[in-house]
Amino acid sequence: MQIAKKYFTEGLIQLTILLSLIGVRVDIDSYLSGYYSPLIEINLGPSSAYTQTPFHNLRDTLDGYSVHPKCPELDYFFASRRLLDEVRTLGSPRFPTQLNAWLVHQVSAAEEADDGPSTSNNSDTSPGLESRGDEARDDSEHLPDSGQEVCQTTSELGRGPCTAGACGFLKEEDEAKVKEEEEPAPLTQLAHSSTLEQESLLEGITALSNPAEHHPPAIDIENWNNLLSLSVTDLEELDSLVTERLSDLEPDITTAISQDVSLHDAMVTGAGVFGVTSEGVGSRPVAQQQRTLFRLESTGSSHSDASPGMAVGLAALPFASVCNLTGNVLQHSALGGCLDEAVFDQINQLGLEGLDTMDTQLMGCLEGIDPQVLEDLDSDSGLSLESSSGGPVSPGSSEMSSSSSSYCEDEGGATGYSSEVDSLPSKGLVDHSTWSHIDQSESVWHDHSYSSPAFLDPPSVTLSHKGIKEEPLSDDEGQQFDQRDMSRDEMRARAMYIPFSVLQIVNMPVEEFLEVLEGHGFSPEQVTLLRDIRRRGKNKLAAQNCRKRKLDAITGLQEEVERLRAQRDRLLREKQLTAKTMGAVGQQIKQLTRDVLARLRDDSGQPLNPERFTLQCGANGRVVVQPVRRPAVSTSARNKTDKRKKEKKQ
DNA sequence: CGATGTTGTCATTGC
DNA sequence: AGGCAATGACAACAT
Repeated sequence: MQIAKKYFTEGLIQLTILLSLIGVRVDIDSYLSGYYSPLIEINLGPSSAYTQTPFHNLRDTLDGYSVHPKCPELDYFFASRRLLDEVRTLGSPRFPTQLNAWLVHQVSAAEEADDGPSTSNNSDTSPGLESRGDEARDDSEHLPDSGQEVCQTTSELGRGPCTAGACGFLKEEDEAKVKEEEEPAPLTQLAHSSTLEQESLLEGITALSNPAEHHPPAIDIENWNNLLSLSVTDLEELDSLVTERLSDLEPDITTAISQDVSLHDAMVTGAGVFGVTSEGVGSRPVAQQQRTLFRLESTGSSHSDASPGMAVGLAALPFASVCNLTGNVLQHSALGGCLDEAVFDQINQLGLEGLDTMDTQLMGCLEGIDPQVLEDLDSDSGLSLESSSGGPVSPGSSEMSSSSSSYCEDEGGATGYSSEVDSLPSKGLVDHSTWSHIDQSESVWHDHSYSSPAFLDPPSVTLSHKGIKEEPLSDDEGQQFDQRDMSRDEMRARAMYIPFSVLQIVNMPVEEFLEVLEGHGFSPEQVTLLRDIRRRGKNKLAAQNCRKRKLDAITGLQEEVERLRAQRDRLLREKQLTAKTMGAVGQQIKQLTRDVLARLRDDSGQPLNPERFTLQCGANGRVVVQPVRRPAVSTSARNKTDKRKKEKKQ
């Protein structure tokens, strides 16, 4: 299944390239960055699962070694960067900045929040690209100042169908600033990535005729602005900066850009309307409610101050754009069934944070995907039961809303139960009554599992490995697969009426866990089960980390073997070359000696016999003729040795 | 149907 | 002393 995932990611990248060729901008980069953002947290998290990961990441990134086959996400990441870099190096004029693309994202997201998944509207009759382009044109026409002028401008800027110049720059600037503020101490690779983005930003500003490099969709920027509380003033400064840059350019271009700026501003103001992000206005009450609920139970001392919204938004928002794309395109392509785990992680985030508005959108994105394929996608998930594959239907992920944002299962080991989980005041620990109320009466968190009636009934335990896998399905399907897809511990917990998910049990700090054990009036059997679940969950992660480390070690050793083998071959070649050189030099010396001796005469006037004389070069540089020492000594020695051998035989 | 790979789990050890 | 990570070993299941 990792192959399928890889195909999907590669395919997504290729799709991005194709879309870029026709002028549609897809921000797979930010998507991947959002997906791999846990890399940043790896260094920060106290969990050993995190501390395990950096070494092979650094090795892979710094030494240029091949990516570990068991770490496909790294492969994806670097492959994506490589491919995107290749695309970007092809030349900017062919990839004009796409106002329409991100505008579609924005509009579709907002509309879908109200009207349901619009991405599937056109998918029946046209591929995603065409439908996307149509939407883009339609959207641009709806806007007051965009439209024909913009298209006319873009025809001059590049071959893209309908482009505008500056909006991408603005967004890129925003993203760069956001990344700077957001990632104070990223890993090397990500830092490099961020640097690349900033460099490209500068390039984009200074070269307007080259406007179409990598531009994250505005949806990311807008939401990141929300997430990071980036002031509108900053955006205005950016706008003014771009406007200055544009002042030297052609009037029509400037016009188009000014229109983009206005659109951008409009989007800035409309971000609150969009409001599905964690820091957004719309979701704020939800987050506060979650926090309140959390504090009802937890002392919260161990929870960090990390903003849940940030983590959620970073993961969710890139997905929104990607989902919009994949939702349309993948329905008609072989890639359609190969959604990455990260997609479902982000689905989970969306379902948590902006469920009211994003639910239908996400479902629309997933409608065209074969559930079987989705199942396959998760089938190789080591933590499929609670984490990565949990997706919107995962009880654990739903309740531990923050886990998915930071969770990257293949990322350097089993990081599913991340420290982020503990640090985020999601629904990590809720009160007994509150929990059941929320999960059963409200489907706010897309908790298909716990919201299903099956939860109250002790499930008929069918302990199969298949049952530990969870698929992102619709509500109905999710309920159908609910019991079957639960892990054994999950089912045990349900059977014992344990009001906590496995994720919660595993990830809660030990202090809180002890408080839970003591403060909920659990029976001894329940306490034992809770401890077992916690132990098994942690051990499961430990085993996954252990195996990953083992594989990394094997890979490292194999690479070392290859390196040493290459070194040995190189040294052997050098040795052979040296021997050849020495032989040639010896022959030259012999010939030179013969020539010299042939010109010399002995006392009787006869030429010196090269067999009997030789030339010796002294330390002082003088060359003297010496008689050749007969191998009498050697022969005598040989005789001696022969005698010794004979004596030994005797 | 056996080989191989994957994953979860248990037991143990050491920190 | 208890928690937990690490890891070998085993079993169940998937491929």
